[in-house]
Amino acid sequence: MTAPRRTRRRRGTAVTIHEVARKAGVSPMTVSRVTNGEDNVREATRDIVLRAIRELNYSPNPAARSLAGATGTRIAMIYSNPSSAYLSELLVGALDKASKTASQLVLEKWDELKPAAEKAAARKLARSVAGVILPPPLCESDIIANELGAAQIPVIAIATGRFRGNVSCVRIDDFRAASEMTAHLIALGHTRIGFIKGHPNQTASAQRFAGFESTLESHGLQLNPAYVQQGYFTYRSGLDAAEQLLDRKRPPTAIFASNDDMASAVVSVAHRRGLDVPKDLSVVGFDDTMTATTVWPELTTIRQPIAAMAEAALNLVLRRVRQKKGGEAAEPVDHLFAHELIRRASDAPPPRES
Amino acid sequence: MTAPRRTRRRRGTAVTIHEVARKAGVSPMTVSRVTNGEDNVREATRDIVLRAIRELNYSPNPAARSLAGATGTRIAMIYSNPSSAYLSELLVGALDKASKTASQLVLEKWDELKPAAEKAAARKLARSVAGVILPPPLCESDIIANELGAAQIPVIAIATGRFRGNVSCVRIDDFRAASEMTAHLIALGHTRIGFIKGHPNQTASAQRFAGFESTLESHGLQLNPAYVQQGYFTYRSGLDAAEQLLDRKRPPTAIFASNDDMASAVVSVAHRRGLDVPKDLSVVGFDDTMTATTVWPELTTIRQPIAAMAEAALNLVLRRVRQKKGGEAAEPVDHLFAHELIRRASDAPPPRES
DNA sequence: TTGCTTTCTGATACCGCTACCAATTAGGCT
DNA sequence: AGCCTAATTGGTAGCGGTATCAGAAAGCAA
Repeated sequence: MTAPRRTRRRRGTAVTIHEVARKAGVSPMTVSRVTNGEDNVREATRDIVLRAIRELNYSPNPAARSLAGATGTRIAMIYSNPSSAYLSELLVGALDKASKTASQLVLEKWDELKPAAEKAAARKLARSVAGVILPPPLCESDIIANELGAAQIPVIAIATGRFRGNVSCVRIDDFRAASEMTAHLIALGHTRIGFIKGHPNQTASAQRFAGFESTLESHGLQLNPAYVQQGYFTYRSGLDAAEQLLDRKRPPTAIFASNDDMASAVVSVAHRRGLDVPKDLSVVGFDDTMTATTVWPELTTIRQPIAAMAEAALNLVLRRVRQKKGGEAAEPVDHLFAHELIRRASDAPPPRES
Repeated sequence: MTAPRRTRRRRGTAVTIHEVARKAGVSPMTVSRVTNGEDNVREATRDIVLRAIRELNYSPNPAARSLAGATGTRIAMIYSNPSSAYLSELLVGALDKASKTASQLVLEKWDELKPAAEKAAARKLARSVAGVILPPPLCESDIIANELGAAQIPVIAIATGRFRGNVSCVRIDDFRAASEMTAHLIALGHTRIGFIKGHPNQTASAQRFAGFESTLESHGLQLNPAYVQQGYFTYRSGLDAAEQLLDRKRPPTAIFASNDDMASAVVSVAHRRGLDVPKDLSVVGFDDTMTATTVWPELTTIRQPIAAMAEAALNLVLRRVRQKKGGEAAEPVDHLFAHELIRRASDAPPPRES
C-alpha cells in the first residue's frame, strides 16, 4: 500500500498552469482561457487569475502550447535585402516582445522571385505560421499581402510609407517627418537644398520627398529639379547622387538624404572634395540607424523608434491571431508612432557668401 | 456500442513517431532511442527503424520533444554595445536554428555594471534560462562565465579570440586569419604596412595583432611601432588612428584595420587627403560585416561565417543542456570555423615610387 | 540444462497545455 | 417560484515525445 510515487519525472523549475490554477482557486482550463484572451470568462474571475499569474510570474510553456493547440503562435518576420542596422533593431524589439509573450518568432529569408514562385512561397508560408510581420521593402508587395490575406493569415507591415487600407501597419508619418527636417534646414537659413530620394519601390520614399517638396513650397521656396537626385537607399547610390548634386554650378548648401546610409555617402563625397561638413555643406539623414552615429560628423537625422515599432507590430499580430481564432473579424489599423528630429553635428547655417 | 470517436482533434499532417513505429514493427520507444542516437539498440533493429524513418520522411516534433524532455530550452543571448551588423547576423543565425529546434531564444541586454551588480544579474539570469550564448565583448567577461558556470548553466562564447579552457567557444582562428591577410598584402608588394588594433578588452584583438606581427617577421619584415595604432573597433577610433598613420613622414602604403568599421574610417580619411584607394593606399578590414560592402571601394576583408557560428553555438548549448540533464559532464570544446579572405576592391600593389 | 547477469524492448505514465463536451450557475421570462 | 436558455466553469483526453521501470531475449558460467 505504497503511496503512488508522486512525480517520477523531475519537474522543470518553471511555473505551470496548474500552480496558477491552484493559487487562483480555479481550474487550469480557466487560466488557459485567460492567458489566451478568450472573452467568455467572468470579469471577476479573470482578475483573480491575472493576479495569480502576476504573482507567480507565470508564462505559458510555448512547446506545450503548440503541441496541444496545433495553433502555434509562430510569427514570421520576413526579410529580404536586410539593411543590417535596421534589421537588427527590428529583431531586438520583436524578440524582446516575443520572449515576454512566449510566442515564437521565426525569421524567413525572402528572395525576390518571379511572381508565380512568390505566390507559391507565400502559400507555403501561410501553412506554417500564424501571422506575419513585413518590414520594408516587402511591406509594399501586394503579392505577399494578398496571398497571405487570402489564407486568412494576419499581416502587419512595418515602416511602410502609407496606410493602404488592406493591411494593418505600424509606421511613422514620413511626410511630416521630412517636412520637419526641411523646415529645420530652412530655419537655419538654407535656400538651396538638395534632396536624394529613396528607392522608388517603397512608398516611404515618395512620402519623404512629398514632405520635402511641400514644405519647400509652403516656405516660398521653389523646388529646383536640378537639386533632386534619385537614390536607392544604398551608400553607393548616395555617392553618385552626391557627386551629381555637388557638380552643379551653384551647388546646394544643404543636402537632405532619404536615409542615413546615403547621407553618410554625401559626407564622404564632400570630404573628398575638400568641403567641410557642416561648415560648407549641411548634410542630414533619415532613420537614425547605427551609421548616423558611426560616421563623422554625427548626422542630424530623424529617429524612428524601430524597436518599439517592432514590438507593437508583434503585439498587433498576436492580437489579430487571437481574434481570428475567436472568429472575430478586425479592420486593418494604422498605428502611427511619433518620430523625432535628432540634432547632431552635421548641420549648420549655410556659409556666408556663395 | 458506438465505436469510440477516433480522433476528436484534427491531427497535424506530420508523420508521428507512432506511424514510424508501426511501419517498423517496433515500439515508439525504440524509434525514440534510434532518433536520439542512444547506443542500446541492436544493430539490426536500428537499421529497420532507420529505413522506416527514411521512407516516411519522419522528423521528430521539436515541441513534443522539449515538452517531454522537461528540458526548459530557453537560451539567452546576451548583448551589450551591439555593433549592429554583427548582432543582426548573429541573431539571424541563432533564430533560424532556434525555430528549427523549438528552443526559445531570449535576448538579454547587458549594461556594463559594477562587479557586484553584475554578479547578481548573472545569478538572476541563471535562474531563468537553460543556457547562454555570449557574443563579444561579453565573451571575455570572467564574471559572467564564472557565475553562470557555478550555477551549472552551459555557456558558449562566440567569436572570442582564444579558447580559454573553461568555457566552450565557437570562433575562427583570428591569428591565422590576420596572418593570411598580412601575407596577402606582402605578396602584393607592400613593405610598409600600418596596423590598427582592436579594442584591448577583447582577446580577438590581440590575436589579430599577433598574427600580423608574426607574419611580418616570418617574411623578413620588421614591425615598425610607428605603424601600429591602438583602435577600439569604432569608426571614430579608426579615424584618429588613420590620421596618425598617414601623418608619418613615410606613411604606410597599406593599412590593415582590425575590423571593417575602422577600415572604412581609414578609407574616409584617405579620401579626405586626396589619396586614391587602392592606388595610393591599400586598406583592408576584418569581419566582412555590412560596412565592408557599403563603403566605396568595397573592402578586402576576412569573412567570418557569423550566422553559421551562431547556429553552431546554439546547437552546442542545446547539446550541453541535454548532457547536463543526463548527468554527463562534458569538457569545454573549442569549435573552430574556417574563415575566408574576401578579395574586393580596396587593395592593390603599392604605388611605384615612394 | 539450469541459473543468473547483461542487453534490448515495450508498457505506462506523464511533460504543460488546449479542444471538446458536460456540468454548473446565472439570468430572463412566464 | 419554476422552467428554460445563455454564460461560465470544470473534467477528460489527448498533442508527440521521452523517462522510468519491468519484462523478454540473449549470453555465459556452472
